[in-house]
Amino acid sequence: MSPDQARRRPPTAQQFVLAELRRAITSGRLRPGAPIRQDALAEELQVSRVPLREALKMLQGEGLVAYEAHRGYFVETLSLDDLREVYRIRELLEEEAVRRAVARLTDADLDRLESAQEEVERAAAAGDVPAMAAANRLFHMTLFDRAGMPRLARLIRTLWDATDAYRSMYYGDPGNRERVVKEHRATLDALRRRSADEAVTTLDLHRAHAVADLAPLLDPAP
Amino acid sequence: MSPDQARRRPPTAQQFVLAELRRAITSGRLRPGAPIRQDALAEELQVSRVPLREALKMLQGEGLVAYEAHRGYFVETLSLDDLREVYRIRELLEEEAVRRAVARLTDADLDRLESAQEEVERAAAAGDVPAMAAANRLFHMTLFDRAGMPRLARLIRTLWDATDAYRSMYYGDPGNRERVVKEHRATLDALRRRSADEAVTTLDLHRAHAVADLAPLLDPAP
DNA sequence: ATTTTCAATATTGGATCCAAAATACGGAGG
DNA sequence: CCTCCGTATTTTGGATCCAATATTGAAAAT
Repeated sequence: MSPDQARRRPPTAQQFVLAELRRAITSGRLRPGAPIRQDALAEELQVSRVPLREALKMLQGEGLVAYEAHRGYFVETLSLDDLREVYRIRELLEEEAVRRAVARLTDADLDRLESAQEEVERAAAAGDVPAMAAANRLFHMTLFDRAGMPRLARLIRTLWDATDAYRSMYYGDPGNRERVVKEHRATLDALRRRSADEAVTTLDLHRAHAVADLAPLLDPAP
Repeated sequence: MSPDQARRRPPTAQQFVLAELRRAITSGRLRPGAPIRQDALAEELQVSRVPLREALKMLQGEGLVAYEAHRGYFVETLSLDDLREVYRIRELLEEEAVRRAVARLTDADLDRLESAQEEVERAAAAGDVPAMAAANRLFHMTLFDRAGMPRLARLIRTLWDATDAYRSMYYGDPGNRERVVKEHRATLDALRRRSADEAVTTLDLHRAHAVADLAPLLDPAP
């Protein structure tokens, strides 16, 4: 019997490019609305335009970049309405994910959530915004992955990433960081008690606060 | 003032390829699980592999094809669990879409739904499976588009298309076609009465029947 | 001053070519 | 007969080159 069934494949340039682009966009280094110049980016990443374009096509499908034929790719901009819509859809999907996850949560899962949360707290205290964003994402996705619905988890992940460029602004404020920490604690407590209802409620509040705080940062109708 | 604000752009090969590929997969001409040979397909479509690969990357994002590095693209296969998951997610999203749509439905919208339904009935009676699939899709999407949530509508559309290869089998049976027609009628009646609850219920039933009938056609755990 | 035209430039779209990896094949050995 | 191993072939991944389109800028006309 072969030692690893799913054989390790050599990394491809497009995977590297995809990861780099994602970081550049979600971190805000590429600003919303900015055109993406393929030649410049390709040179910066030391690859040709082919894998870059393939990565862009993926990001287009995920809604991170917009595409116009013969004009190229642009970092997607979200209107306030768009933001509200994304969060509303997440509300629908995450409720399902949380309910399923709670029914299957093991103590080991709770330990993983606890350590993710500790990392969130560490990053929040240190004011390390990128680390906080990463840890926060890990916390939520660890939970959602436990639902045993991979497509649902992937959809939530995609919606999550679609607002990452704005999330970074949100974490810039220490007060917001503190509140995120507190709300995670409330969710984690509910999960420990296996209370799906409470977990859903705390997460809904969590999201509502985020929308309320992000709203003023966005143009009313671009 | 210019006559058309959004200027018509020349069509790109990748758009053509994307549409062709979608048809080939959803119609079942490319069977689930089949490898997609880029050279052969490119030659058949009279384009180079570059636009083909970009189209494949989009379809990968939509879940119509699976990708393995250095092995290429394959038409996505759905297990029974996958199918159930897709339909469950649709249930969540479509409920929201229907409720919002009902609140905004105009008489003109109802007329459009009526004519879409008439086309479904014509195709069903004639046993024209592709026409029925197209008309059926139009009926549902016309409704969902009225929700005024473009991202939600796009998600539903994507989930819908992900099972199209199997839907064609389903429509092969005259009895199934008849039932679809009846269930659409029930939904349309509910919409005319502006009863969101009933519309949601009839659509839930509609979906449940489809899953029940498709289940035997799928491998239990591929 | 404003608008229009038209050439020059920049940028994207697509085709071809080469490199790298996986698969298929065939022979040697058990 | 089956397994293992090495080579040939096929297929994908990526780079480069050329064509098509959009953008920019300056000159000319109103």
